[in-house]
Amino acid sequence: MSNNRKQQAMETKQKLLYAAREVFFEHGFKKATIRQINQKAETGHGTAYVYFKNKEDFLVELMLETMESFHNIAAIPFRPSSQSEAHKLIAHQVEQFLSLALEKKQIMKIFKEAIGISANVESNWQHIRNQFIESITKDIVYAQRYALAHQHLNPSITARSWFYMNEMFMWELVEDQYTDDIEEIIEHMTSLYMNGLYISTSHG
Amino acid sequence: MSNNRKQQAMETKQKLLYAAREVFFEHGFKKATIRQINQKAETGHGTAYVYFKNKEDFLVELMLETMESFHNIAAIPFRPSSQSEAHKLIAHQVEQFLSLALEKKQIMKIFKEAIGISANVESNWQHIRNQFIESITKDIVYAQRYALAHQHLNPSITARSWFYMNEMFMWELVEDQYTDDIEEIIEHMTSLYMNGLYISTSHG
DNA sequence: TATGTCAATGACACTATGTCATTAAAAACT
DNA sequence: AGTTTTTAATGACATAGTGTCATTGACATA
Repeated sequence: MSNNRKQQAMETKQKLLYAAREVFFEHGFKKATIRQINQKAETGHGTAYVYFKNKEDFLVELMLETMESFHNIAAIPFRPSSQSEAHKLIAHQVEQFLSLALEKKQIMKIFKEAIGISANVESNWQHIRNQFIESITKDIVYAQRYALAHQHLNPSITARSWFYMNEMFMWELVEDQYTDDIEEIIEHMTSLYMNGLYISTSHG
Repeated sequence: MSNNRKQQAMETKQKLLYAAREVFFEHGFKKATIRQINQKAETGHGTAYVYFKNKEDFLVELMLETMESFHNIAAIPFRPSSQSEAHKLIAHQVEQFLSLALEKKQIMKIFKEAIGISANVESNWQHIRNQFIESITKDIVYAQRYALAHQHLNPSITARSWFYMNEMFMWELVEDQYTDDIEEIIEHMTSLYMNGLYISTSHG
């Protein structure tokens, strides 16, 4: 049986992946080198190239699981029958989104760094982005159909506005840029999204 | 007089800067090399290093003027005395912001690419970001004082939400990602920011 | 025991960066 | 005018990383 052979190969690959993870966490994506990964995995220089095309390839593999989780959050159903229910559902989705990012903070930090460096990684994130935007667009159409939301707003543009603000706060949290309470951010964003900043007098 | 000497040096530096610009536009920031810049400028390999520390340094210099323009837009005064005036001022600032980015589209594209690659360039952009956020925060405090805006919203969080959505649309435009009309984006964002997506019933 | 397979390897070719001693031409000095 | 000083410009060199591929050797199979 060649089962042992394949088992061995799998183990080497895992050893490399684990080493890559460590090297990325230690030095960041940019400074990490294939040399360092091979060194930490105690494999020869050529070995990394047997299993991975390049540095990006390591990260893409390391991100798979997290990507899947984001995808699941994008797919959370949205069928509110009232404003307050809508508010709860929206706040809940934001909470899931930000919590996931915080939970996977380390790898998200690396991911963010890599988005700017690797076109491959960037397109992976763009994919997640699109899933959220499409899903939010549908939610808005739903809210408009049931007269919960203003009809005059373009769902796609509105969805993008909303997602972008979420995304940027998410990166803020990942990078520890501000020290606001997450709950406060969630409530503020949701409230702004639903009611706006200005006191309503009449609509045009 | 050493004026000729300095004149000569200045010319060489300008020649290099111009060459860098061309190389960046042609190959993008990441793929561009110092070699290519020297080649295009018809200077020896060491010459680039006389005037610039590294590749980043070229871009930072090329961005100075654009940074200044962003700074000016961040500083646009905001003293509305009514909701509709606020709307106009806000829409105008957005329009200036997006128009500037479009006008400097080529260099903004390079800049965006470099933000992900160079810590130096990233901190430059973070600086612009902070200027906008601080300025918007003040605007919100002003609107709240004059009872135009809801008191319960945290100005800093709200300012960040608003700026982030602007920033992301700006990058969309720079990267030609969507084909919406700019006017439509401006109107939608401003409207969303001021009135929210949901039809107001009562506020809590 | 012999043979084929394939995981693993490291030398090699290539490309890029950044440094520095050297060059040569202009500026300053006598 | 001749000598010295300054300095802009240079390219060889040291260093470091990437990716390839012919080779190796241990294991599986006949």
